[in-house]
Amino acid sequence: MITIHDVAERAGVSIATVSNVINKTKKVSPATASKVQDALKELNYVPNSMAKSLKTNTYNSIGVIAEEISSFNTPPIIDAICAYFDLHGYTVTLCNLRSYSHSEYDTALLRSSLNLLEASRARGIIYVGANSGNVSHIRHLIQLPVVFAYCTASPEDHTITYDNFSAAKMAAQLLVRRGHRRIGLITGSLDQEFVHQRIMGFRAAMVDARLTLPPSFITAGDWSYELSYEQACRLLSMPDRPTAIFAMNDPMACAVIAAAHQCHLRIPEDLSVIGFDDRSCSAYSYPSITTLHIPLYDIGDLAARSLLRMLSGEKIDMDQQLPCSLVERNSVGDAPDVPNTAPIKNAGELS
Amino acid sequence: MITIHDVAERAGVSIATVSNVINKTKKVSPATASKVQDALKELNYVPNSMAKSLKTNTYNSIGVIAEEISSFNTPPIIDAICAYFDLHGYTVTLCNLRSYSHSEYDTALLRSSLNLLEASRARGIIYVGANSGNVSHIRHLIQLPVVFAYCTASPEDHTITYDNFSAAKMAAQLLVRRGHRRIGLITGSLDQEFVHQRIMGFRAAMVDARLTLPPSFITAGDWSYELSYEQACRLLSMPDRPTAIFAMNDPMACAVIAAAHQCHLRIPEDLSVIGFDDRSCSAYSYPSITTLHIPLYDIGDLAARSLLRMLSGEKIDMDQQLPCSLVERNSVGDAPDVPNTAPIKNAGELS
DNA sequence: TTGTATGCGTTATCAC
DNA sequence: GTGATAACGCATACAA
Repeated sequence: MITIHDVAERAGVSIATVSNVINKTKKVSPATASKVQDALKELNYVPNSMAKSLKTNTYNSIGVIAEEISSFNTPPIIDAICAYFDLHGYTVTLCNLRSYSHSEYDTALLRSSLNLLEASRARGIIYVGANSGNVSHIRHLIQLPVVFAYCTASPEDHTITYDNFSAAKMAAQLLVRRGHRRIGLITGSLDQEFVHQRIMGFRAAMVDARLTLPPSFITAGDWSYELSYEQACRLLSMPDRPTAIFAMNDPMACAVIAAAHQCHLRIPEDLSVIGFDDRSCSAYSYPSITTLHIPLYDIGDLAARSLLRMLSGEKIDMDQQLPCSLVERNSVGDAPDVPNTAPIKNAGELS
Repeated sequence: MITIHDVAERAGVSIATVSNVINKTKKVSPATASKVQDALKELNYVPNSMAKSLKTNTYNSIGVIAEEISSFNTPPIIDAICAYFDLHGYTVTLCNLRSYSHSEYDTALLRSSLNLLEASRARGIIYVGANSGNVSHIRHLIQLPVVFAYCTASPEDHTITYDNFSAAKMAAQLLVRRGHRRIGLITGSLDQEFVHQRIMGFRAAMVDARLTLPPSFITAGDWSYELSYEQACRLLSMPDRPTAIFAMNDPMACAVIAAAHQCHLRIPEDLSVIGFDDRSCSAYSYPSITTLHIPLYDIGDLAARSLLRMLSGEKIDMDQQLPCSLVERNSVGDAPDVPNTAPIKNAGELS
């Protein structure tokens, strides 16, 4: 590799002069400056940023720890992070925890990632969750300044999430506005707190509309297509079946659509369905699914922005929540007049 | 930040001794060793890997340049790359070109990413394409050892791709096996070479089966859902319509399904459809879509493996192609007996 | 077994 | 305006 000494020799000057023309840190006569510039080009010199960091004690990399890069939420967040740090001259080092590959949270992998990041003198870390869950159990392992994106931690941590309550409320309100009075709910795993926030948002809209939510209409899912399919079949075969179903993610909403097909229910004429996440499957489904868009890119952008402000000593809000937005497509329609007389066959048979 | 001097002082030894116990490079008496270990713990010392790299002239980071991290193919590839390099003690620096955000290829962003990588003495680069296309136009910008994943470059470059010809052939063969004789094809953009490879694979299967592919049955798409929908409507309203359609990606296959619904054609009873990519929308569609799985994780893994072997001087194959695999789901059935009498209505109306 | 001293590629301080 | 030279944190050859 070619060093500053090489170009100094080539240009017939000292390394100090070379350094000065590169960094414009002192006045250099035009004549010598151009000699140096020539040598720079000819030798194709690229400064060793590690030596520079070592000398100046200014490190400019940040670490991104992703719980699962293949989760739908992660790429847009990382995208935004990269865009922001590119602009600000930081290098991003990526670590993937691959939490979907392990039955339980792999602390060892996190530890080694953290070690790597500390050894390379990362200024700070953005921890990108994969399921909006709480990660306070691993919080103590992280020494570096950190902001948590798409997950929650302790109250004294910087977290960037989205407003689950309002989003779920919007979903229910849309359904109510379309005349639905019997609305089913297929939730995600109840052991995650944000699921309860969504339930509360949903309930709030129902209360506002003076509607009741029969206990049998709220079914606990586990985010999976398969379980959602079963539950939708159960919901749809009830004597007073719901005329609309809110599923807490898009794959589960797709399962509702499949179940509706099995029950010979048309969407949205006989049954309305609304999803969550705005994943691509919601756009490509037939009919396309009305859903809630999570501002993933904005979450990443705000996380990056917040980390940099933290590092420069600014005070920032600990818990920042971004609003979701309703993406209206074709799976929600007006409530049918006599919904419970719709034909129900084969409910329970998987396609 | 705490340095080796701090721990040496704390332990009452020299920095050489500290270095020796850390790296086990020389024998150290148990007594002093434990003193050092204690100091290490107490001070929470973590070595500065930059200083180490500088001294030993051994750099251990590799760069990943992604054309578009939000493209469906990229996360699994990066996942594999991270997994492999984690294991081998390399740090991965991520750069995202965000090519979907720019009307044309942003050379400036690539240049600056390359500069950053060279400055930080990355050993090599994995370039992750976003659309299997050819990237030889930017090849000359890259000085570092590089392997191209999910894209093609020049013959003298290391590329890891997948076998388009065989994959398309498998798709057609499945359809043929199910008795289809009139098979429609909705292609991707014809300006990409691999699309032609797929067409050739498709044709090869047709020829093997002594079937002809009427020119009107092959329609040039642009990968988009919208155009595919229109083309599927056109295909399905032909007097002797195809009984099966092969769309070159899953979103386009979803569009075919939507068009079939509009034409009151049942899938797979009246029409079979097969997609490509095995994206999540194919699994969540109703009916779920038979498609071709691209071994993305394996592509990333092989790319990482190949780069490391390159760096250690081994000779590796320049162009490595991995096979795709058929994922059979519910959108392909036996050819209908009298397909061209199926009712066709509203063809052309977008849902 | 342990310590001293040198240099990796920079920047920065200080003479000249 | 320019050039020696020290120092950043570390590994290591060599001296003790």
